[in-house]
Amino acid sequence: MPGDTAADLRRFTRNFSRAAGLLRGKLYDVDLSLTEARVLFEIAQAESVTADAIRRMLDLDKGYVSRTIAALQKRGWIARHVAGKDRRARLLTMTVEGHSLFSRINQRSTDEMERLIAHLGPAQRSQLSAALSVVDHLLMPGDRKPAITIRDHRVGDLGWIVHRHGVLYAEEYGWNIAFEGAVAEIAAGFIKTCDPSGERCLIAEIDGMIAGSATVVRLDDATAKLRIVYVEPWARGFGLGERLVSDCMTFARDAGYTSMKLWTNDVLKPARRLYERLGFTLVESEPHHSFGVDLVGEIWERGL
Amino acid sequence: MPGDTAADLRRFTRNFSRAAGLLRGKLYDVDLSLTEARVLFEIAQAESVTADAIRRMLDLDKGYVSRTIAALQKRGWIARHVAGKDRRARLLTMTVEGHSLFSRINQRSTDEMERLIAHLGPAQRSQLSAALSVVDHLLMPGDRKPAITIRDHRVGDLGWIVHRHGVLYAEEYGWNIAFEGAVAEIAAGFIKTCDPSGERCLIAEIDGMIAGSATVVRLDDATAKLRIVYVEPWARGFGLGERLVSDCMTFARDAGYTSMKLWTNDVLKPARRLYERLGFTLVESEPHHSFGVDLVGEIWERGL
DNA sequence: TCCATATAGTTGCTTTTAGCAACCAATTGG
DNA sequence: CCAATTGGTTGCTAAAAGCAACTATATGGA
Repeated sequence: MPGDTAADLRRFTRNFSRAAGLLRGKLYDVDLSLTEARVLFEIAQAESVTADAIRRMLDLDKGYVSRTIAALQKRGWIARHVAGKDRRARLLTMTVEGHSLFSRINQRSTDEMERLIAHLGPAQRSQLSAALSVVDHLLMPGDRKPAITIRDHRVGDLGWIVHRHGVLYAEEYGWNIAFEGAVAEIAAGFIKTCDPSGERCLIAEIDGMIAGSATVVRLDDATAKLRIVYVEPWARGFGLGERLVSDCMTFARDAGYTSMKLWTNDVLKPARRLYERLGFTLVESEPHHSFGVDLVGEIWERGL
Repeated sequence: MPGDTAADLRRFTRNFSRAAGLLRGKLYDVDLSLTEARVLFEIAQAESVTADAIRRMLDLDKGYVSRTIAALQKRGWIARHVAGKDRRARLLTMTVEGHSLFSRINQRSTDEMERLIAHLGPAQRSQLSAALSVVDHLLMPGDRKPAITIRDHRVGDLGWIVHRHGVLYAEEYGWNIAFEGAVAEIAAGFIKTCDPSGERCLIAEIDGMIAGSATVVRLDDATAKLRIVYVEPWARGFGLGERLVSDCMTFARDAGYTSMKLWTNDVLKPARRLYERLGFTLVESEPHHSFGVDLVGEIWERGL
């Protein structure tokens, strides 16, 4: 019972804000209030933005924003130009001094973070980065468009795939640990006998987090076999599955195979739809009892 | 190249505080300033605390704290008693109304967090919890004593173990992916043929995160074999390895084995020290080339 | 076309938040 | 037993931030 995630998050928020010094009101080097710094940040980020946009983004009173902006301008960090179109609005841009100040603040802030993680070794740092990215994604989806990459597997990926298959299929379909064992066997076999000229494991990443995978292995000289295709629930809807499988098909075609087969089960509806869409056809179907449940295994195939 | 962790942390801090609404000055349900809420929180946590302690914890002006406390008392949420010993200091305690208010605030805050994660499924939630816990541990070590538990494996654990072995041994010793394959094979075998009366996989958790594991399998009727023992770098120094292995020894003894063997490599110094400490002796040693490096394999044994 | 309404921004005024400094009262260490 | 320290209170002030009234421009119908 790992407990309630909302409560975890609340506890984390409290600890984290204390640790990261979020509640400190001043940047103690530069004479800027927190709000001034936030406004400056928005201007720096947006490159060119109106006061009202800042008001909306930071949820502040417009009078206060107006004054803050006036102060920043007076100190020479930002400039106001009347926008060509709407002569009420002023576009805010940073001056050279503003940029220099901003990068100084950035540097100082990064230094402070560096101090916070000074005691961590490189392995722990990358663990931290990964964890931050996980939290980031789960908490703020769609904040920015996700960077999708497809790459070859590397150390750790196959184990991760085994782990995720075990967990996901248990959650979604109630399969027992035998399925995880089966995937582990496939992974072990793939690592041991992988022939890069005709076999390959592709990993899809979204912003550095593994979001899915697909593997091609040799069945015989003419036939490639597609195995352990999956997409994380949080990564569905980006067309990742399609991309992974079609990349596998391209690889298989280039490797000289003339057809591709795969084994799946009838309960995996989204997967079946995917294969249908990509031109696979059901060639064989047989009931079996595996992974603690009754299933109908299916073999699908298509020419390359 | 995942880039600079300090910068990641900074970016995260900014996004997170916006998402979690940390910069909002008010609890908008109750008429409490953020500082009042923090003071109330400290009093609720500590059960009985002095104003000066709060001042130190929250790093506030003592005059301000004094006024804040007076206001909280006036509103009937806290009470001040002169402590028996020092008649200057007043111990602050919550009243019944204070507790009720506090739990209402807590509830609301948890609700808000719940809203933040409303779109997440159970798998993602546990992923989030785990990631938060990682960040928590890495950033605020020793804040509170970690809750260590040892439990049997469940779905997903073996895959996780494969993953972590692959990554850790690559990082720490430069072993290649063949090692991950070997662990995957062990995991697959364990799942397939595990006999619970004489075989077992123990998982150590620290605050719900997997921190290490150890597995006992049957070598022959008299001999148990210890396999894939590991402890996460961030979890070292808690005596976890010792606890895992000695739990395995206890299990093996109870299962009727009379001795325990294990295979390791001479480069794994901390592991060797652990086995020595627990009464194992080196019985065999042989050079081999595996996992991309030259190694000396060792078999250790002890009676049970 | 023109006017009611909305929007971007400014300014005067006020409240809230928080710190400083002087102070009182109890405590403690020579 | 008294000087220095500590826990806490209070008066005063400064900064932070919101409210409301205002100007100037823009816009969407009748």
